[in-house]
Amino acid sequence: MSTPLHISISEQLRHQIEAGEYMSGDRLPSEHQLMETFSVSRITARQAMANLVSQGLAIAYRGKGVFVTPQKKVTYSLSSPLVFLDHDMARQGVAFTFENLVFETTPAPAAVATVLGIPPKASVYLQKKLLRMDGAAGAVDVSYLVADLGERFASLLEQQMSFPTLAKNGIPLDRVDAVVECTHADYDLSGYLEVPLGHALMVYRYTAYTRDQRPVLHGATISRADRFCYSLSTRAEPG
Amino acid sequence: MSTPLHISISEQLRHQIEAGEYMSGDRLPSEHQLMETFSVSRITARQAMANLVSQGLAIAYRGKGVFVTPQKKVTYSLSSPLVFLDHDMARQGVAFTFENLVFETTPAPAAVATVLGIPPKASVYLQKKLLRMDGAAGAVDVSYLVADLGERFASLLEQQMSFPTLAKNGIPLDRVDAVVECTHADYDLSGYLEVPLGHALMVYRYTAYTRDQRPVLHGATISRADRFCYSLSTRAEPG
DNA sequence: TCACTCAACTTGTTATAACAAGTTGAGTTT
DNA sequence: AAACTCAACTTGTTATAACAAGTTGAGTGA
Repeated sequence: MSTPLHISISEQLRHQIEAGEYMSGDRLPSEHQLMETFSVSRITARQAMANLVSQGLAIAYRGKGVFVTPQKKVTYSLSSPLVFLDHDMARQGVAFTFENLVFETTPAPAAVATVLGIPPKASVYLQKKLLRMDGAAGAVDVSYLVADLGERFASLLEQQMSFPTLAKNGIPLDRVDAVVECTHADYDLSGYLEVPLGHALMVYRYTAYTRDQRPVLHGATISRADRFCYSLSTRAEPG
Repeated sequence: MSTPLHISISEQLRHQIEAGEYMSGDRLPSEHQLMETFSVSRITARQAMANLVSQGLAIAYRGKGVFVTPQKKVTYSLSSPLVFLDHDMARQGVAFTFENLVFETTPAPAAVATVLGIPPKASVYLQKKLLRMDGAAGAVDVSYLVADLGERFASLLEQQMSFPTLAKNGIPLDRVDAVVECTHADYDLSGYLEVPLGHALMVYRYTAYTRDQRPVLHGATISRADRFCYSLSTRAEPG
């Protein structure tokens, strides 16, 4: 065998997980049990478990054990017409709440100023939110809002999501340009989102325009890849 | 300090990478150098490097060293009207090729049969492709095509991408329903896509419909998150 | 000059060892 | 019955050690 021992072990466990021998939330064998079962050292047993964790199949809790990751995903629809995140969650029976981490004015970073079409270092509202789905941390949202709208809706924005707040208060959004990408959790994000270092995260970067094509809101929603996905429908041009 | 040594070290290196002290493609200090610089054991130095790898910031090559990951992303537009992947790549100056791994008829798995609206285990064409961007592995595509179209265009499909092949040969696609999600590379995929185990991958699951609303093609494109992202534009409903 | 060998590097795998720190439940004490 | 203690588990951190395997360049030999 040229394949390393820790890979053999983690692959065997992976197959057992995928075959349903270990169900979602079940506890996997402890390091000690693996050491005896496969006659390997603790280093090898640990590495096998680390392989499962890095594949997102399991999560380890100190003092408790390693458990199969529950894979319940919530879908956010990006299709037109524009659907709001909290509405979409409610439609799927998920209790959606958010916690305000930061809400303050700040000089716009260069990239943000460019996108929003304002002078560099002009004042903008910076908001950071922790989004919870059924109480569990699901995503972090960081957004920049142009100063006039931020001031006008400050009190509302601390309690409601940005898109609906604007839409319901006379600032209907016409278009949202977005990029969906994927990244790994760094040390800070792994703390906020309660995931292991390196866990896959989805990033939804958006710029919202009002009907006069003015960019007013620019930000990113960074969500746990094991709890979030995006759906959309693309049509060919008529003809 | 309650933060572990390996985290301190990897965080310091991360900041140096983000500050530009190590540029894209640069070699990071070797394990031996880290051991001396920080007066730690090899285990700790290795774990620090593993942290960087799991965050997608670096990639290790046996015998050579650990190098800062190049972050060049290609954007695939999901906006309507429907744009084809190979066209989109060409527009961004990326040489797009693909390698046929599998092209065969097979009984449709239950989930595929349901989506395609055919009887369970009815024969379908299964195609697996390795997509290359500028020669480097970028994505794996696994798709199921209804039998009649698969038979009709077999020779073409081995050389061209599915969407354009159908569109250019009298089978225009009307709509593509899709879900974008994110996952971790398992052992097999990490081999195909030349990424470390657990590396973030984007998954684009699609179902394509012809103008008579018949589902004909169902599959998934699994791409390297460090080389791929999706863009789209969402409009509010008119009114 | 060219080709080969090989030492000196690199990361990968695996073992043994010790202690730290979080969890849990049995058992004791109040 | 309630609260406390603590042993026995769990994973996390860190050190030392040895060998395997891939890369590279200096130096040797033809």
